[in-house]
Amino acid sequence: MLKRERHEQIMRQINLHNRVLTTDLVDMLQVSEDTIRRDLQELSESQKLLKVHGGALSRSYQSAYDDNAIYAREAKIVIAKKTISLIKNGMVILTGGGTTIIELVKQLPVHLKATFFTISPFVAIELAKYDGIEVILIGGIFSKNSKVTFGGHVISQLAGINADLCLIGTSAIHPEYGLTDTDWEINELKKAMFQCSKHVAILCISEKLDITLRLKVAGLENIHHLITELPAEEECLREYRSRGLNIH
Amino acid sequence: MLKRERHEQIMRQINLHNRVLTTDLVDMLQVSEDTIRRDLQELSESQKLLKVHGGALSRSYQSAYDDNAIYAREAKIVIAKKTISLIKNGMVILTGGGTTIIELVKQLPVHLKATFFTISPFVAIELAKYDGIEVILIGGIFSKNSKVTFGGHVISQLAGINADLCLIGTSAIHPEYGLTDTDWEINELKKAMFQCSKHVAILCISEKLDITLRLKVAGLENIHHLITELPAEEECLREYRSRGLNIH
DNA sequence: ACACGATCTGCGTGTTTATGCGGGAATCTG
DNA sequence: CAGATTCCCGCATAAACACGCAGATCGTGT
Repeated sequence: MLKRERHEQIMRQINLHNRVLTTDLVDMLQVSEDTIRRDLQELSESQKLLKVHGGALSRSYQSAYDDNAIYAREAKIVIAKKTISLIKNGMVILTGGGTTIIELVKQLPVHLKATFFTISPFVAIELAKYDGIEVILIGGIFSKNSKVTFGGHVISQLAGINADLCLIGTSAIHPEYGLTDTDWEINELKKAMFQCSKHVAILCISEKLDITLRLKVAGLENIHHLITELPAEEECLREYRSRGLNIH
Repeated sequence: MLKRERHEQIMRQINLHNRVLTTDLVDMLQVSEDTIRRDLQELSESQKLLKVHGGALSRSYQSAYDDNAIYAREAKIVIAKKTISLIKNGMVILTGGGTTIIELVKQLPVHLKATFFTISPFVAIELAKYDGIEVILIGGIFSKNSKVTFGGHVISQLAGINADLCLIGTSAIHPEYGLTDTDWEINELKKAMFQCSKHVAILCISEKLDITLRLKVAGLENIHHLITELPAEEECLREYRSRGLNIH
């Protein structure tokens, strides 16, 4: 068994189960523990997976609880500040939910006059602190997981909206496969949000770049702006720029 | 189960319910109490959650309302407990907003199966912590004062709802003049809510009894239950009972 | 063909980490 | 204040890990 083959096998397991145990790999690939350990070491160094005591985890799947981590918050504030340059007085803006969007709302200029449509109660509550902003909460079934409203009712209401800009956080983006996620209902929702907006901006911390999940939301051709905490000229964003996105 | 996985599971629970019990985690993750305790210890040290006796709490959203700042909280808890006797499995319930209703939601039985329509994002967020409850948030313009959705869009959606019970807090109630309030838009909203519900229950702390404000919402004949923190036989409730309300 | 270096692999050894258990302290609840 | 629960501390153990070394393999240049 060649090293490259092992690496592929390991990554296949990671993509399939989001986790893998060192001992299982020893058994599966018929090599010594040390070899597996060295493999995981290398894959970890090249950011392909997350090495932990006892095995390894998918890098995309760790997202859930990084939200409160300080470094991620810092990154999100940077993203928020960049995003503000897209927002002008008088705009009609449609937003999703998530901590990145919340952080954006907290950074908005105090005297902004705009209309915000949102599917997230948390975002609505935060937006309501600004006098100049009209907040419209789109109603529907409230998702216990994503903490946003969803379902057919939301989608049919979206059809009646014509927004200048759609701001949305994301779980995974990839130059080739575009936006992907894990929840079918939420995906349909995002598609509908994209359709009723003139421009779409994706807010995305860098660790979610170059990752794919199971379900496709939209190709990059439907997205106009990509906003990360990295400098726009960063190498790992090159692929995205060459596909026509505005990188901030 | 890898340590890191456990940490993610724990954080998922925290993000979902804002709280978690050590014993539940022991049961859920199938490890010893000490291990859970050590996990919580670590997550607490890295500021991911707030460790407390018996479990842990979310660090970020310790409820949008500050528990201790709620006026007459004890009274509202009494009201909540009385109200629960009106709620049965399978019901469709429509609620307004306000701290009294929030307190009610917090006291609901864990295994209740019901459908709740609400115009308050805060109430929706609180309701979402119950697995057995389906939460539907009615969308519309978000009022910066009352923290509920309102406007024509809300009223037209209410017309399509047929609820078993409408639960609503109040600013003022009087034996003769009925329910009164100060905000015309919110009044229209409450009228619409009453119309689409078979029964209406008013949750009301005693100091708001026998008071009138400028605008009339509804006469007592439209109300079926009056719930206060006082014993039902209290003298000052006699007038209300004689007008046909169920006093709790 | 052969020597050489680079890479890969497995083994032995000692270290670190993770976990469960017991007993006593601290805290909660009625 | 008394009983129950929860917490904390030290210890024991097994698993996982890091490191150095040596043998195997392979490609390359002479």
